[in-house]
Amino acid sequence: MAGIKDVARQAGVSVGTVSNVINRPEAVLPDTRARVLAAIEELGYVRSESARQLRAGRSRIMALLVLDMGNPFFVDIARGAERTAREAGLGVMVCNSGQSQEEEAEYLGLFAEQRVCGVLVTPADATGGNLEAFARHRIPYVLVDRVAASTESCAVSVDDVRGGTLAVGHLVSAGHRSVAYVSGPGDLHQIRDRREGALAALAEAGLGPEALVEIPSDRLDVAAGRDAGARLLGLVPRPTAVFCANDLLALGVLQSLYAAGVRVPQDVAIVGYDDIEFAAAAAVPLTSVRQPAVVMGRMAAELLLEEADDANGSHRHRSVVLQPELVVRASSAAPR
Amino acid sequence: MAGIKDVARQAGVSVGTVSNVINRPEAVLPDTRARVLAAIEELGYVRSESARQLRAGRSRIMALLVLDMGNPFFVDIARGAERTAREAGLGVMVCNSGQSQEEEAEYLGLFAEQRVCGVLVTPADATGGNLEAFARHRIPYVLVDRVAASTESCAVSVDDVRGGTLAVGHLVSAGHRSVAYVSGPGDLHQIRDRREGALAALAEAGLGPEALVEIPSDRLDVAAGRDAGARLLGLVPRPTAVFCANDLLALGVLQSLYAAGVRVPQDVAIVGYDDIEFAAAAAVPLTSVRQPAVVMGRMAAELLLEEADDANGSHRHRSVVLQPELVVRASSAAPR
DNA sequence: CGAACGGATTGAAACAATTCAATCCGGCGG
DNA sequence: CCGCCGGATTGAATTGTTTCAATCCGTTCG
Repeated sequence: MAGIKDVARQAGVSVGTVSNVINRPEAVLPDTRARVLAAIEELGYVRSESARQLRAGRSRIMALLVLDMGNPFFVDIARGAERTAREAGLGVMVCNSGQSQEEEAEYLGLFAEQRVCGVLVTPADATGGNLEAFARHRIPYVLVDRVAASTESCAVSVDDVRGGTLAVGHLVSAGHRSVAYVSGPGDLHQIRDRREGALAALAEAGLGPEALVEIPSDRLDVAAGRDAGARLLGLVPRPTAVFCANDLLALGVLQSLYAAGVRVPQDVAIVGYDDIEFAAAAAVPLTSVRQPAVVMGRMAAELLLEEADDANGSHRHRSVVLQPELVVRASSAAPR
Repeated sequence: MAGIKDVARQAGVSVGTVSNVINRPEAVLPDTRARVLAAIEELGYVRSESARQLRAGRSRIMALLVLDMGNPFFVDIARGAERTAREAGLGVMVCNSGQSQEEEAEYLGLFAEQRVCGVLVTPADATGGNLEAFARHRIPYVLVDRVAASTESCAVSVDDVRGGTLAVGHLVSAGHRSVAYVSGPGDLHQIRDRREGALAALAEAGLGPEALVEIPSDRLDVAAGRDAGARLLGLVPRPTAVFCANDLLALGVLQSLYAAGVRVPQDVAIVGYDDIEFAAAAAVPLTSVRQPAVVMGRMAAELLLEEADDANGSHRHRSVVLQPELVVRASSAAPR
């Protein structure tokens, strides 16, 4: 494959001039430039990103490590991040940790080797042990959908306590007195905050924590939701409402209930979380807590760029907290 | 940041030995190895992927360029490809062309600069002009969800003509005599093949092409489906069934009809394509043509690896065609 | 007329790894 | 005792780019 030297020889100039034609064309005389461009075209020259990376010390790629791209919520985050990254001339490498700390650690190692210019990450656990280790590499990172545990990094999150309160407050005010909470892995901050918000809403209505029946789940997809739905059906007495930690779970629960002939919302009301596009198209359109996912991706990428481009050390870590919004649809209503 | 030389100095060995410790540990005496590993740990050394890439001539990243990650169908393809790639110790860089040829060209250029070891691509157009240009770089690529136009590359596809026939054959045999086809960009092969299959199914039932009413759409997402649904409502006479080029469109159409009080399937039957996870969870569970997306991703990655690892030129390009499968649910039924 | 200037171009250093021919060294056979 | 063998280690070459001090050359100013 032709290199810059071949181009230089072909055009009868030095390698420095070829480099200038590519990177600062205005600094080269028009006819020299034309000669070089002709040589580039003729030889089919493509500059090697690895060589320039080597020189620059870092790549022009931003990493995005999310829990699961099967969840449209994360796809939206990716969209937002990608847009910002491209505006800055950067590529985005999207990876799934699948909520596994081992995968997460492996990917973070990969990112360090790649000398990515930064990482946007939704940590797979609350403690963030992997990130603590990662911080040694001096590669900037921004927490996404998670509040910063320390002042070591920027973070963009949505107020999950408020989201939980919105969801369960809505159910309580519709008359429900016993609410199931289909949660996810307990080490996920989001899950805990939403529970806390739910409990706060119950407390406000004079209900104790026993009014929230937790149905744990180790994953956060539709299949896990179906499982949870089956378990919900076995509960006696059965709660009249379900708050799901995300929409995928909610859709799974909905399918389960539907299959068992339990009517939604007449028999059981459901509220999801994220307001993914498919929530509105569900069997019974899903009431959900909308998160500004695209904005979150954008902001996270912007914070990362600010930190990465910060030459004079003036960057101060910031935590941005966005507000969720309740979207009421058919799946939630008063109990019988 | 510490380099291999720093490690060598710290451990009192040469750089060659450090390299051996990392890449061929068995070729180094245990105590030397231990000393080097200690130095690596102490200095927090992380090897530079760009430097090794530069030497190796190509990166250990496989690119995947799809139309839209917002479509769960492509997410499944990505899952399959990712699994295979990781088994081979490769990373995957997932990108969206958004059906735009400009974006596609831009990304292909990026991949060439990155010297990726190969590209899995769902071309944004039928002619594949971008790929023709890309072939100059001698970077292997595999067409995904598309038959090979030439013998220049491998390809993995699903028999879309058969898929169209399955879908419309099902509708016709249920008694429908006029079917709308909510299509997508006309330069997409998949769209054309599905139409062809649809026409074949109609012909088999003695119906001419006028029985297929095309409702074109320039995108393939839920919003476009809602638009198409609105246009469908305006047709007189209104077809009694709709075949949608993918499930996102079908969900959009479903929402539109639902909002207008048109009952599915009593007034209008709907058949989608892809059988994404959300199709089963829709307002009216969607009849759809299932594509083996994960398998397609896996096979495409395998073909790519075979071509990329082929040192002695023994690789022969292959086209794999997988079979779709009709999944009947509530959204399709006999007309009134 | 010489010096200073400025724009275009050059060429070598630096980046961080891998690789391989050369070297070193201890043990063994002749 | 010498030479050879083989495994461990070394150190220099190589990869393709960017950058920057140095050079070159034509112009203008004093």
